[in-house]
Amino acid sequence: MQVSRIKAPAPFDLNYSLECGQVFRWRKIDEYWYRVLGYGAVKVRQIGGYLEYAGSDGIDWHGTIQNYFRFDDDLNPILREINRDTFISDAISAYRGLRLLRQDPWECMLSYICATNTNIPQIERIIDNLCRMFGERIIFDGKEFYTFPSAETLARANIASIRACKTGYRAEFIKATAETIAEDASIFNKIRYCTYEEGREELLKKFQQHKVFKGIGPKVADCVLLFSLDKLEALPIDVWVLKIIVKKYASLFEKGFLNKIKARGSLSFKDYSIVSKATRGYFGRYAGYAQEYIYHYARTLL
DNA sequence: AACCAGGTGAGGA
DNA sequence: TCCTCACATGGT
Repeated sequence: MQVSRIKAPAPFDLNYSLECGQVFRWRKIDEYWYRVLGYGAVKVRQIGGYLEYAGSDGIDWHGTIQNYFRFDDDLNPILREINRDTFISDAISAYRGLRLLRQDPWECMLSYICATNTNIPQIERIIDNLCRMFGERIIFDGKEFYTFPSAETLARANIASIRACKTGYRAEFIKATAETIAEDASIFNKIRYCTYEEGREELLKKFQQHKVFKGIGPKVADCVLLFSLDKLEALPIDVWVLKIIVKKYASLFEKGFLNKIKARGSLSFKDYSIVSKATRGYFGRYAGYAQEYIYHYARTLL
């Protein structure tokens, strides 16, 4: 197998980027990380400032990898811009080189629908089950992989077989969202060229008009916008990030508001918007990067 | 046995 | 319009 290498822009850390919880389907086997990407499977490993890779035939892996790992992001200026206090500074120091990835929007959307009210090991299990049940098998480097199921496939699937993948109550959301995207996937292209606010509106239209995407609330929408549609100011607020915001960034909020959201476990739609706006205002246009550093730091080193 | 985990939708106040 | 609570699943 032909192994190629690509110069990674500094700073870059492959392990941090793949282990920080933004993406669910990489498998580490020996020295390499493996995954289905686009129309084939690929393996990558970092050697110093280079990324070594080999993948299925007939695919422009060089371009695919540049794009997927966001090698177009000039990370040092971004980190300088979000480095507003000692807490985030510690997170950046701990995980410098962590890059956001440019994921496929459909896979990202469905993955984060599956990621509600559960934990990462179980998310990985659910998604793997869906891929095994509904994806196509690929053999690469003597190993077995499955493509992520298309929206069309899941739109045709019956609820019982989706439930068999341990999706629980999310099965209906998965099918409904698949039907919506199978009918018209142009929303992703549309949003990519929108502002963050416009994209968010688009994904959350159900809160104004009819239901468009079931299973997508403000948090999942932010994940899709940040991880797959280039909205780097999107700042997904999950239970971990909320804990940090309440503890370390309390000064951004009125005392009464803070006590109110502390008293309750999760955020209402409105409160989410308030917390999001204040925190994005604080970190600026690359707030999504701040979020990912904080999230990973809070979960691993705090 | 309760509570938690990358939250959201339905239904009632 | 806003708030409350159920929701599948598996681990602690």
